[in-house]
Amino acid sequence: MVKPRANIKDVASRAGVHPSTVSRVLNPTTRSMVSASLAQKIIQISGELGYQRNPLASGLRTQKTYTVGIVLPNISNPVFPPIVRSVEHTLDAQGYTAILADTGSKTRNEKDVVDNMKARQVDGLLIAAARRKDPIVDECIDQGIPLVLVNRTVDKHNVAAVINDDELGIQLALEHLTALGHERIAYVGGPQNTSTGYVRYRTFLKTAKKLGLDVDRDHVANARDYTEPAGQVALESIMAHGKNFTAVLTANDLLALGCYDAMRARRLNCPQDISVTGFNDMPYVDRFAPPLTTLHIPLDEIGVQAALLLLERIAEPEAPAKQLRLEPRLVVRGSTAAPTAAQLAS
Amino acid sequence: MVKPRANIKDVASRAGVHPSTVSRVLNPTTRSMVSASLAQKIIQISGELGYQRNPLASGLRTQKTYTVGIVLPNISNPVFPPIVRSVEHTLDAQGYTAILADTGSKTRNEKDVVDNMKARQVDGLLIAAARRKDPIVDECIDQGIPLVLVNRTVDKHNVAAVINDDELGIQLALEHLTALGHERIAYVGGPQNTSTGYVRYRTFLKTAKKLGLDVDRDHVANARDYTEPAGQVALESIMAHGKNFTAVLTANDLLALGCYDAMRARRLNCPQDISVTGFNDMPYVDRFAPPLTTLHIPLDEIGVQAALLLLERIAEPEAPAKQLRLEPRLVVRGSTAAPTAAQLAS
DNA sequence: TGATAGTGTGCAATCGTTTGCAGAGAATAC
DNA sequence: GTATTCTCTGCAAACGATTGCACACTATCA
Repeated sequence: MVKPRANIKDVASRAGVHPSTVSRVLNPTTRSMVSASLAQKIIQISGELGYQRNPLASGLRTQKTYTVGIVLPNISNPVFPPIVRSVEHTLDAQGYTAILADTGSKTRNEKDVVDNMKARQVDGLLIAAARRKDPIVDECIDQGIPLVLVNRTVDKHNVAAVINDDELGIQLALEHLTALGHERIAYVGGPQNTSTGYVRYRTFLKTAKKLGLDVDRDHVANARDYTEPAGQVALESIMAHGKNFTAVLTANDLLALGCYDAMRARRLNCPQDISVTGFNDMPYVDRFAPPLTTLHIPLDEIGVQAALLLLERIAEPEAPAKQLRLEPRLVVRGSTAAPTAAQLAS
Repeated sequence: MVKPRANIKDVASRAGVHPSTVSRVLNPTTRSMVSASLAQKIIQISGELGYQRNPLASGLRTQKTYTVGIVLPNISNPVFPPIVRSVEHTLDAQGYTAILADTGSKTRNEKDVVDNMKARQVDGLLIAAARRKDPIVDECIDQGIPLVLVNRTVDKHNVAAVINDDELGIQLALEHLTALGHERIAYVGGPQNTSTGYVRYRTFLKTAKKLGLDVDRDHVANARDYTEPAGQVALESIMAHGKNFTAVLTANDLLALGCYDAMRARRLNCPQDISVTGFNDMPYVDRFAPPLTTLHIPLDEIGVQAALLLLERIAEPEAPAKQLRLEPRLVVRGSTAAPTAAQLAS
């Protein structure tokens, strides 16, 4: 049951050289220091012995672990798996390995999670769980740890991020609904301590004004978090004030699903009684009953770009922080329709 | 931009002791070697300095990294996120950190992924991507690396695993269909090089025989992999032989979705024209059109048990390998119904 | 009081790499 | 033929922790 991994000394003694020479050969940067023929021989032997560099030892010495941390609020939110996947693949192609942490549990402190990752000397951090004011993000920046935010950003704008054009998205959705003929439109938003929740909410109000809709404050509710139950509660609270609206625009697909639930509980049909829009176009929403009209965002692309941006920052930590803003695209499906005469008359 | 983490020497010199003493104090096993008062003082100082053990250095010396690798075939398969989540939480509670790898890409070799994890000295491995004959699994066992398989197992049974009672599941589904009155039932299975694909297929044939159904070989197809397109192709190939069956039992929810697609392409309705059952009860299948009748498996529980089992094996690598088999539960939804008179007559 | 056992701490080697420095030898210049 | 530069390789000290061993000291006992 022994597993004697070959180490650099084994390779060295077998090649009749000093370990340092082997190290130099195996390190692209320093390979040119060693004569070609010797290098050749060492590579050969290293291959025969199946030598693999020990990342612990190497990381200890160089302070570089080729490891990055991914911090998610909840990996069960279907938006994240495709992002994680493309992040992981992109990182892997560059020799980096991903450490994963899901902070979405009460028993667990996001700070501890990040501290653990720092202790493990990650070369960089990818955070999808940022809040608008986030001490953890601040701390990372202070400590100079390469950092990229995904999906959500913070109020300060000195931090690298890959996000969506939330304003555009909400505008598209609202214009879609008004184009269908809706005039009384409710809004179910997300937590206001997240950038997405905040921006989408502000944009809804602003755009509604611009379009000349008068928004009843009773028709607006922001959910505690981006979950179905929270969405359901939000729409129910709106309905408690009477339901003289013909459509509800939501800030997130899960909230939209919660709205489906709230409507079903009242035996209302979508879209006949109320049209619903979502945001994210997360996997499988096209198969729901009814298929959800929503804003498509390029999840794979987000992952790839975020990973690349992070690698860039790892290479040049002092470079100014870039923000990438990707454009969402409206996908019209079965959950939205023109209001019926009866609805308009009500 | 310096980040001078306190190390053990800093704590030692501040406390006026030797680093080894600090090490002993901070290590539960050896704490009793140090006098209580001194230990107290060291803990105090270590707290003030915000000292955190450097896992690289510690791992290098002790050969223990408190890290485990999770290998998935495709994290975008909705079955996995809940499992990953509960695994990660369970591990974290014991001080372990998860490294994630998704092998579902052509450009990437599963062996390389596992080799990388071994090189990183993971204390154990959780593999959800095993095939029935899997040299990688064999290798891990040979090398004595603690290993737990999830969801799928291998043919040899000397390996720890948390899986479902696939036989029971298929029996339940088939009995459900026959109880509804179906007699001509098609089967869309999974890849035969996975334990789930193989067992479910064999069980379907066996149970059908026992129930006195005569299974037309043209009504059986095994998909290349557990994906919607593969499921669609499989059902289409069955339909090409004529569609004189009233229900299709599938080995997996994604395959069932593929069947939905194949049916939609032919303008067939589920369940009016054909009933469909799935397997896994992955998140959101209850919201599909129609909601899928399927076998519920306790995803969270699987994750927790797998993590605990792995920790157990890490603690006692030589103990005999346990297999845990969890019972699936049939969840009847809208995709199955009694065949119509017309169907029976056809 | 001196031998003996027991307790608590320090010393130094070690885990596997990397890298600044030194020096041996070859190549070039004069 | 000597001085100088270059090229290549080895040496040894890190990186930050852990741990077997030695030893100083106190407590116990005869």
